Amino acid sequence: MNKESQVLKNRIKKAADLAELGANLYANDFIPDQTIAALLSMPLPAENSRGPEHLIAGRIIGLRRFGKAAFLHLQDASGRMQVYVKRDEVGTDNYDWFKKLEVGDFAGFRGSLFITKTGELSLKASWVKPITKALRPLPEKFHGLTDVETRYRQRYVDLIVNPEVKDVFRKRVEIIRLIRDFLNNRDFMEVETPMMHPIAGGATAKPFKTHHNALNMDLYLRIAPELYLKRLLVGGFERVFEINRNFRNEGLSTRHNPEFTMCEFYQAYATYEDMMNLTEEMISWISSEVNGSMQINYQGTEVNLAPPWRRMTMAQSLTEIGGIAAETVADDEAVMALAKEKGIQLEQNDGPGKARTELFELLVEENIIDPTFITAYPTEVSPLARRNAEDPSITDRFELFITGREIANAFSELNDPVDQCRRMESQIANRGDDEEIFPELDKDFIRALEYGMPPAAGQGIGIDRLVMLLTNAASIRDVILFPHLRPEA
RNA sequence: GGGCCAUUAGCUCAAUUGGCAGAGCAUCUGACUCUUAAUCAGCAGGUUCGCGGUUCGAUUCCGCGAUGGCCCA
Repeated sequence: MNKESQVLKNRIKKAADLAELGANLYANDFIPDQTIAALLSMPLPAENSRGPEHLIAGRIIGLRRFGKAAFLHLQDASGRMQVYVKRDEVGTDNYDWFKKLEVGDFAGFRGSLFITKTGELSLKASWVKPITKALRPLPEKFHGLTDVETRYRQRYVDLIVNPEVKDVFRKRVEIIRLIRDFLNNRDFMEVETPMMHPIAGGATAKPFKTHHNALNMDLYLRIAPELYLKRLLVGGFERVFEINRNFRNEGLSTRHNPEFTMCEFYQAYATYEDMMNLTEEMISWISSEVNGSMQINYQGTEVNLAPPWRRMTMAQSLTEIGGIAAETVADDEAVMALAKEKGIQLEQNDGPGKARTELFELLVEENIIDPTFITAYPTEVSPLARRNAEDPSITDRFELFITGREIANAFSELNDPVDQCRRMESQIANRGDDEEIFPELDKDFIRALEYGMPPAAGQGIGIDRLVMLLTNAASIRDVILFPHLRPEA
């Protein structure tokens, strides 16, 4: 065991002292009858009269002692308030207990409301009860905990001392609840599909592999729920959605965590155009609900989420935002040549559709600030999307970009089993050296389509990125309670 | 995967050209019955991320490694 710091030793000593005085260091028989927030909103007793007594419990987060009296701040889930503890009010024996309490400990207080000379609504304690001893000290009160690594690794400490962190995660929960409400109100049914897949499908990404011992078979953590949700369309559910984790075995960055939360929803007899309308309605409404406005500031940039949102084809965006001549964009050979000129590495089987998409990511994506639907994605990069009726080289698909980032991806679903099978086989053939991507053809999915899937549109929204946008978070780690980190050194 | 930056007391940070490793807060001892970064007096607290190297001497310079941050792919 490591040599304990002096601070820890002192706290352990205090705990022993407190136990010797007869206090239970880990009591669970104190039941508060008020939250701090509720108590703070109660009417004050009349001047010079003592109001009713209340019981509150929480963590001591600040303490100022004056010998035979002390002020402290107590924090519970609802907020924080000041408590005044005076020896003459609580009695000598109880005050001896109190003298052993310190910042970080949980304690319960009985007392009545009063206002201090400096005007702060506080509780005047008539009784103090130690509830849980904290053996480790809290970070320093003025600067708090700012070390980013410690904040992520010890999120529990971050949450104790940085109240704004709690607000971000409360807002995250609220955003997810609003998405549920929005979809439930439109007759979508929330379902749960497998997180462990025999074949990793529904997206182009490296999966995590795991193993089932009893069945002696490898399984993949899912990279997308898409193929299972479409099976449900085949089964006759016409509006389904799922909010849950996807796992991708790729790099980490301020915008990528190996596990991330995705909301996917599918609607029969709808097209990608219906999805655009639904999306702008949903996201602008959520912003109004959680931020009180459709005008938000993201990292110093004003963003207007009020519908209608700009819509343009990928080809248009390459010209209007990317500055590439329309004739070049339209010409397959010219666009391939331009991609090479820009240093884009195209694989042997990559065609002009891939080149346009890469050029889009290079020249256009980061320049889209206000919400914009980019439509008409090349069929080449859209293996699950329905071909456009007039131009089979593009699909009825869009991606939504806000502040230079992809927020959503949606399309009219391909429901022709023959075309679907051919396109999946083509993806497998063109996967290059990486056999982990598109490991094999999902024959059961093709079989499902052969039973007939109604025409439908589907969409995926990256919840973490949406929460980043709506909480003004610079890093995805600021909106994930326990972001993935390497093992502690 | 590549580049840059960071890592020093529980927390937040200093340390001159390579020359005794410091401060504030927290802790500890004492005083203090309306403070809120309480105040006052005093004490204590270090594997300077790790392993090597250069040097009379390394927190400082060099190499390798670890973790994190930012940027790029």
